[in-house]
Amino acid sequence: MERDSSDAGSMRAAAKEPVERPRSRGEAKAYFRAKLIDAAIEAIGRHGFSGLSVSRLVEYSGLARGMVNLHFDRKDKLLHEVLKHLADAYRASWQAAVASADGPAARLWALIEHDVKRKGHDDRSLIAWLAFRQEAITNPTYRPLCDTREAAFFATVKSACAALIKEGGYDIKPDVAALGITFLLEGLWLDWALDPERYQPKIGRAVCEAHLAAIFPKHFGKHRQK
Amino acid sequence: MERDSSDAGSMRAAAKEPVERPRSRGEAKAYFRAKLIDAAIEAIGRHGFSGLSVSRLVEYSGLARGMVNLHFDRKDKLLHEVLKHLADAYRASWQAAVASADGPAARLWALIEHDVKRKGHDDRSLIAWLAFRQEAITNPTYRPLCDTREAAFFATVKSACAALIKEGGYDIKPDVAALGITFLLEGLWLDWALDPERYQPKIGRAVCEAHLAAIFPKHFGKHRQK
DNA sequence: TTGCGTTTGATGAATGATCGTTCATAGAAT
DNA sequence: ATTCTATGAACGATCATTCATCAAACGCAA
Repeated sequence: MERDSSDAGSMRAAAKEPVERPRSRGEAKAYFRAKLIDAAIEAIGRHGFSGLSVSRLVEYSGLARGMVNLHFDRKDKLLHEVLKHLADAYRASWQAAVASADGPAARLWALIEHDVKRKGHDDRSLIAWLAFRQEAITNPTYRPLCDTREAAFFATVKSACAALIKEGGYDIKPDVAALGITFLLEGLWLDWALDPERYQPKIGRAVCEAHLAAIFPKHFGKHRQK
Repeated sequence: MERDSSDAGSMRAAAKEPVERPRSRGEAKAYFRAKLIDAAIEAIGRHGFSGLSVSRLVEYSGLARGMVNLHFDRKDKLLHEVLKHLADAYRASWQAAVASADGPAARLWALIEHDVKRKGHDDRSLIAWLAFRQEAITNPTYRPLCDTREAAFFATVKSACAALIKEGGYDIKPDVAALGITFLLEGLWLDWALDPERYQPKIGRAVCEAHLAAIFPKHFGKHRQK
């Protein structure tokens, strides 16, 4: 029933202790909460959602057993905080990527390039994020936080598509175009997660490029203007 | 930590007992194995991978507690059999869909239509399949059986793409085209799983249609010949 | 066929491990 | 001196698995 794991785990906890524990009470609270959230991401990333136990949290965080309940009341609530943390981090990451791009075509490409390269994402976080999204299927309380068509993200893609369609006079509905791009990225993530060794950003990028060039030829075609 | 579930479960087990238990020994074995596999799919589909316990198997199958170990030795081995069952069923299903189509374009569309409509798949099986594929990320023993680029499926898509590219003289590599389609279907599945109420085959089909029309315009374009 | 000893399958109470959670205690910050 | 945080042993629940016990299917003789 159990996965491999090979290394002790406590090693890791000991290894990443560059920041000393704060002395004052207010700061310590945030410090410990962050530490537990990190440990949870690490544990889920390594052993999957079902592999996350309090014992594992203790192992990876190096903290005492009671800390989970002291700072989060229930393990369940910690998990929701973890998901919120992941969602926030992802949103901040892609929004930063989009912010530094001008025009709908550039914004759209920045979004895709961001996902293809997985900028601002460490591997564990990504796998944990996927695990939560899977869990959301049978546990609806996670759904709002990790929907495939997460409001802000999808709205950004859709508005960029709408602008391009208007500019280029393409015969496609913004909804359909945006969903296509979203689904494509979805598959990209999963393909990477299932076999990170095999996955190559170059190929992922080529797939997205081909898709965009096909539906928005004037903006992304091989011999596009500008 | 625990999900809802509302209904008793034992109800279900009692409900679907149209086939009487075989009396002869040889047949009984297959009968019980199938029953446990069904119960496992049901349990995973309802409560996720982490929600599958032997107790739950007993609840959904109506069989005795020892049956899992009697027929599959370990729960772990049962799970691998379940995955094999799901993989076989899916392969048989899409291959049947492809078999009744002539030419690469028709074959490709049959494949997509099959996934869009989710023919031959009950919902529980699909969710269970997704759960296994997620689990494969952290438990590599599941990987060969549920790879996104599962050999036979991907090869079929790729060869169809290659034929279309040759026919139409499209400027895209078969690999890239096939991956794009695969990723698209991936996203489709997840979108459905996360919110079956919201998902509409019509929209899923439209997204795929738009993609195909964009990359293979001569075969799938709005005003295509034939 | 019928009856009977043997073999095999099915059962579920019992087991030890691990789960998430509690709480009395110790210690540090205020 | 007081207040609050951190600790980890202990708890009951549940986990997967075992195995003694029972029952039914089987092979064979009559």
